Amino acid sequence: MDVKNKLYKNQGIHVITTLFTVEQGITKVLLIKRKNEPFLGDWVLTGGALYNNEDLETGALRELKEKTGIEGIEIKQFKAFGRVNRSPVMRMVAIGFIGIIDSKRVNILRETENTSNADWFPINKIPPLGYDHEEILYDALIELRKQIVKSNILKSLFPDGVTLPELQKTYEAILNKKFDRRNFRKKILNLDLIEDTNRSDKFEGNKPAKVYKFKNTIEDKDIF
Amino acid sequence: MDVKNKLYKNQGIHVITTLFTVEQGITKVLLIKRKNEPFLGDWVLTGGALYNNEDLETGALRELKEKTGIEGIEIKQFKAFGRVNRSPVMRMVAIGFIGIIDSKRVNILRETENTSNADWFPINKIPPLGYDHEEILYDALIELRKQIVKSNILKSLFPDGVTLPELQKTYEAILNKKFDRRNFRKKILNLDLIEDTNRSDKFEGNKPAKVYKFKNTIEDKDIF
DNA sequence: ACAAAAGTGTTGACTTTACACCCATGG
DNA sequence: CCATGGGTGTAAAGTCAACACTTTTGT
Repeated sequence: MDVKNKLYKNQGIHVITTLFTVEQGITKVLLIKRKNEPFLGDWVLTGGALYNNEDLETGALRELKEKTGIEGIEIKQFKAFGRVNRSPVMRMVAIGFIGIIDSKRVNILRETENTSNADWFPINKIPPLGYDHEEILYDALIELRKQIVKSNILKSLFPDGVTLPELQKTYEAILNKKFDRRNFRKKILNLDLIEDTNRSDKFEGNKPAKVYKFKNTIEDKDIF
Repeated sequence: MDVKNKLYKNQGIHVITTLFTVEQGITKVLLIKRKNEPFLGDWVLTGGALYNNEDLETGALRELKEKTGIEGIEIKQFKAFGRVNRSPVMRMVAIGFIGIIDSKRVNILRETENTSNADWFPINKIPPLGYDHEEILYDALIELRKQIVKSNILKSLFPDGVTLPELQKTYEAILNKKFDRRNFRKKILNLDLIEDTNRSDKFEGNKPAKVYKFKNTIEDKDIF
């Protein structure tokens, strides 16, 4: 391999995280406003250049912390984005991650060295985004929808447990679909993603609801 | 973005394809033997450096053609591999693709500018591989298993159609599992991946079997 | 006692599994 | 006419969808 070969010189790697939350039945995404060129003044997903001394996930988490202050969360790699001209500066390939957290549990930095703003946007009110981030966001949402029925990705949204009515609202928000209460319970318990605790808690009515929590590990289902 | 910043200078992108075939009930993978450093003399998956003027998939297909002579096939991106030291030359992130073809329909080049050999290896008889290709191969096989029950990825293994007994043997080879003939038929037809043709063909016995073909597009199932 | 939401069970339709016999063709 | 594998049906178990009433608590 010839490091100076023009055919593949000056390449770089982006690590981009699409971070979701759900607030009162609305699915939202964290966006930041760029303070530098390229795409100065545009909203984008959090992310940036991968450093040489860090793994992909480490880099994505560092970028998230640097540009929003958020740390200590879990993310999952889902796809690479590599269109030739996706970055105007040089050839960049983006590795996409998704995550979901409770926005009330974090304090996001409104301004950092590289950002002039940061906020949660409902997924049906997304402003035009820089780079190819609209495409990344679209694919990230599809991936989130797949993950919530086969992984414990929602654990990070409900670290202290969740009641079934609350969880149903969350599924409805993410999948954009309503469920029958009785059938939802049967279905979700059958998926083996959550387990009972001894606690109860109030969600909306006066009657307390049982609290469940996401399991730490989910076993794979049989493929066929 | 400062193109000369040491933190993220000298990065590159690999595009790596794990190409499968199934021969007489045995799942195999195409490997090539390296003729250059690093990993001179080692077996690896096909792939190499992405060029600046090509998209990810284009690059993976070009590498495949250059190093094995195989062209005109379909591949699917599935995961990125980015451990810090996965390449000894410089920081490289690999974008992994999978594909599956009928090995009888292609003539693989035994030697090229960069390879001193190429061959199909049964997945339980894989030699030690260079780079992190053992990890990529492992993940690729898992992805293949997921894909065959929800996509038409096997279309490229059977471009002219396939009989159900033949298809059953293929599923059994890939999933490493036996099925009841009658139940296999019901299950596979329910998946809506294949459709009837008017033809029949002989597979193993004397009685001709109906020929099915994979649909060109598969519609997504409801998530929940 | 009333309001608000939590919790629960049944029926019919469909899907899945286990299992055994007849059919078409070549030799 | 026999050998080889291809093709099919059924019954029992389990899963899924639709649907309405009772329970707990706060006020």
